[in-house]
Formats: sequence, C-alpha cells, structure tokens
Amino acid sequence: MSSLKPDSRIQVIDRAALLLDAISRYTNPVKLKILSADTGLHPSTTHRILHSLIDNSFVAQDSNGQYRPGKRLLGLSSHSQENNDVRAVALPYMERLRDRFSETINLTIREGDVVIYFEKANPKRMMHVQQIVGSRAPLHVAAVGKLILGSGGKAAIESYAQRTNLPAYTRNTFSSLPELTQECLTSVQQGFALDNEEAEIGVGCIGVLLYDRSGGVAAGLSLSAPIERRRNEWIEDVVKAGKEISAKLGYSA
Amino acid sequence: MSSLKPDSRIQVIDRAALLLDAISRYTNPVKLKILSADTGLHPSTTHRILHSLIDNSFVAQDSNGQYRPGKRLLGLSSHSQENNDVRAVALPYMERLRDRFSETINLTIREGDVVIYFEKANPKRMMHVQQIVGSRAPLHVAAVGKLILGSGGKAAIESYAQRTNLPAYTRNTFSSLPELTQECLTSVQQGFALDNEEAEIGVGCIGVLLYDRSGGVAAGLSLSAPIERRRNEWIEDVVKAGKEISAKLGYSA
DNA sequence: TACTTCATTTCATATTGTGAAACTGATTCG
DNA sequence: CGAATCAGTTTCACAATATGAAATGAAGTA
Repeated sequence: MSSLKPDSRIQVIDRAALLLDAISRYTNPVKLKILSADTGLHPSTTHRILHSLIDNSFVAQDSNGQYRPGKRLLGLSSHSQENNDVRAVALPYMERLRDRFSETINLTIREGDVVIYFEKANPKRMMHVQQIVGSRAPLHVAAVGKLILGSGGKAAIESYAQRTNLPAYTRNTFSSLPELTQECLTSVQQGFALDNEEAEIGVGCIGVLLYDRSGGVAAGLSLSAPIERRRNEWIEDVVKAGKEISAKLGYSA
Repeated sequence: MSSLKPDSRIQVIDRAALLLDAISRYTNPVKLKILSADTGLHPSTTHRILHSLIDNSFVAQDSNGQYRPGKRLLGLSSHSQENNDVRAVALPYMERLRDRFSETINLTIREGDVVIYFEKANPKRMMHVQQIVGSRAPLHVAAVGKLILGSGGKAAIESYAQRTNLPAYTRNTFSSLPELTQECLTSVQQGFALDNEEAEIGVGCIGVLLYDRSGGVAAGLSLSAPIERRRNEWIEDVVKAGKEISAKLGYSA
C-alpha cells in the first residue's frame, strides 16, 4: 500500500512529514478531518501520528483542538554551515542595498517546489514589505523562483507546471505554460527576474541568483518593495550585488 | 523497552525527534556513530531512521557522508497565528529601539530548556550582534531565559539545574545553584535581566518578558550589543517598550 | 597486508503501528 | 426535545512494520 508521493523506508516518518507539510500550508489552525483528507490518511492514523508529534512539540493544538505548527520546528532549522556561509557573505551586501533603497532585502533558498526566505534586511521606514523568515512561496510566483525554474531549462519548467498546475496567487499572470516558459528563460538570460504583484498584490520584487565555487546555485537574493516605489534603475545595483556575492563565494563566471 | 527521555505513542517519531535534536545541536555535520551514541539508538536503527529523514529532506548528508539539518526544517516553521500576533505587535517597537540605540533587537520564545530567536531587527551599523533566526540558547545563559526561569519560581530553577547540569558556555558564571536562583529571582523582581557575556564573550544583553491578555508569557524581548557599548541607561527604554507591547497584546498588569 | 573503525545491508523475529469499528460528545435539525 | 449527523478519540485483533544482531563493505592506519 502506498500513496501518490514518492516514498522512503519508514512509513510513519513519511506520513508524519506529509502531515507536517499539510499543517504548515495553513496559516490558521486546522481540523483533524481536513488533515486526514489532505493527506489521504485514515482519521485514526492521522490522530495517532498527530498526537505523537504533539508530544514532541512538532505540532501544537489550540484551545479548540485544532492543529498548528509547534515550536520545536522553529528551533531545529538550519544554522547549517552551508547556509551560514552564504548568509555571512551576503549580509553586508544586503544591508548596503537596504540602506541605499530603503527597501526589504531577502535571501532565499530552494526546497522542492518552493523558495524559503531564510535571511532578511529590513529598512528603517514606516512602510516596508515584511517577509517572515521561514515562510515560503511557490517557484512560479517569486522572482528568484522564476530564475531557478529557468535555469533548469524547458523540461524542468514543464515538469514543474504539470506537477503543481501553476496555482494563481493574485492575478492569473500565467494563463498559458508557454508564457511562463518564456518569462523564466528570458529572466535567466538577462540575469535577473521581476515579480509584479504575482505573489502578493501591491508587492514587486527584483531577484537574482547567487552561485558558489561549484558553479551551482547557492541561494537567491531579492529586493521587495511596494510596487509603486520600485524603480527599474535599481536592477543593476541588485545584479551587481549578486555578482559580488557570488565572486566572494568563489564563483568564477 | 524505553529510553531515559519521556515518551509518547509512536516510537519511531520519538526517535526521529531525538535524532533531529542531536543533529541540530552540532553546527557542523556529524557522523552516524556520534548520533547513535548521543541518542542511545542502535547504529542500524539510527541509520535507517536517518535515511528516512533524508528522503524527506529533514536531514541532509554532505559529501563525506556526514549528517546535517535538512532544508525542509526551515520551511515548516511557525508562521503560526500565535507567534505572528506577537511579531506584528512587537516589530514597530523593536525597530524603534534598534534606531534609538543602533543595536540588535530580538524576539525570543521558550521551547523546552532553550530560548529560540524568531524575529530580529538589525541596526545599520558596521559592527553589530548578529543573531540567526531559528538559533537557540540555553535558558540560563540568556537574559530572557533567566526571566523565564525566575518566573517559574525556585522549584523550576532547581529542576532545570538538575536536568541540564548548567553547562558553562563562556566563563563559569554560575558555579553554584543558589547564585543562579538568586539572579533569576531578582531579575524577575526588577522586571528585566542582563546577560554579561554568558552566552558569548563580548556580547551583553538586556532582556524583558512580554505578556499577553491571558497573563502568560507571550515572548521575550532583548537587546544585544557589544558589551562595551551597552549602557545601563538603556534598560528603562527596553522595559518601557516591553510594557507597551504587553499592553497592546491585551495584558493588564 | 593485516588491523581498526565506522557505515551499510541483510534477515528472522516479535514488536509496533495499523485501520475498522465502537464510543463519546458536540451540534444541527426535524 | 429527541433523533440524527458529524468530528474526534479510543479500542483491539492482526499482520505489516520497524527492529537489532550479525554479516558485509568501505576507508583509513599501522
């Protein structure tokens, strides 16, 4: 017996992972029934696993008995050396960009079909875009995500499209697959990507990729601003910062 | 058969949790043998669970086959409503403190015997304390941690001391338990705590607790600065910010 | 080459997790 | 107000699942 997802050695762990994923997709606490439906697990099984996760603080239950992500998840995450290298190198550049434009600068990393924000520099300014560290966005609605998709080539984009069905987050920017393919590929070509209110209405981004000594993508760097404040002139600065960071990471183009 | 730690319904999940904890205690990749020893699990079992976690990206293996935290952990964590309330309310105050003193301001939350940094405001300044979101510190070496310990009363402090054995991180500040008890209790009494290079040499903190409408501890707020820059005059500002945030969270003292 | 040490695989075994069904306790509805 | 519905939880007999001892493989050391 098996599910639709790729599977591994220990069943319970795969199932626990499914459940954690399902829970963290919701911003608000979720009911058992829904989690059971989302994951395709028997309610009884869902309940048992969930409560085992609760005992380990991976999941928490609110006063109504609904489930939400637990505190333990926060603490476990990567201060892995790998990420810290990028982080340490990138931060000064991020802070410089932040100060120059007074906008939010983010570092992201890919994991599966999403990008995860793992470091940020917030400007001193009344209104600014607030990205939460640890939050996620699907590849096709994030500037950095488009670059990642594009650098995988046409096949990767199509496979992604098929897998995810390209859910629209705000306006339906990509009604057609060729459109997305086009945009991703040209983004890679020109060395940067834009996000025009695709992840969230009112927010525009400029994204570039960072490379390490192996030539692989180390992370993504992006600037997020209220769309009406974002200026095209900023692009070259972001691109330049990206190149400098990559160089410091040992990348030689 | 059972371990020394408190246990729950599903064995594998408890064991996986043990392993994740063990891994994330190390900054560098760790060998199987060590994880096996740390957790008391049979090497074979350790290997099996570890690889199941790898298949789910909770753990990653570097080129030498050593284990480190996986990317999946980053993305899962709490943008749970609960935390976001505190975050949203506290951020403006944090940014104000950051701007006034040009030092790093952190939000922390307790989980088990550690505090976890989950939001920050970094100043525009060449040198400043850099706390990584998601990183942890044991209660007894963090300003906020001492307040948390103190608010639990004498019994809680003693139980914590016995459980953890109060490992020294820098200088051996607390050679004796009464000393720690003393400091925690007076900290609570005066409404703030200090950390004098106890977590890291050269870094000094000022911490206060934030309370919500239920009267419980919602989070901790702290200022971290190079020890020689930190001024006692700042304390009242941090305390004041803490009170204002608590008030906005619905706390009525 | 022989000796250690650690990682991985195998495999017989019973322990462990499974899910159908029964139970509980809300909430809705006639 | 009682019947019906539905979500959550507990129980339990069963077999699939995870277990760990031992064997094998891979690497490093003397």
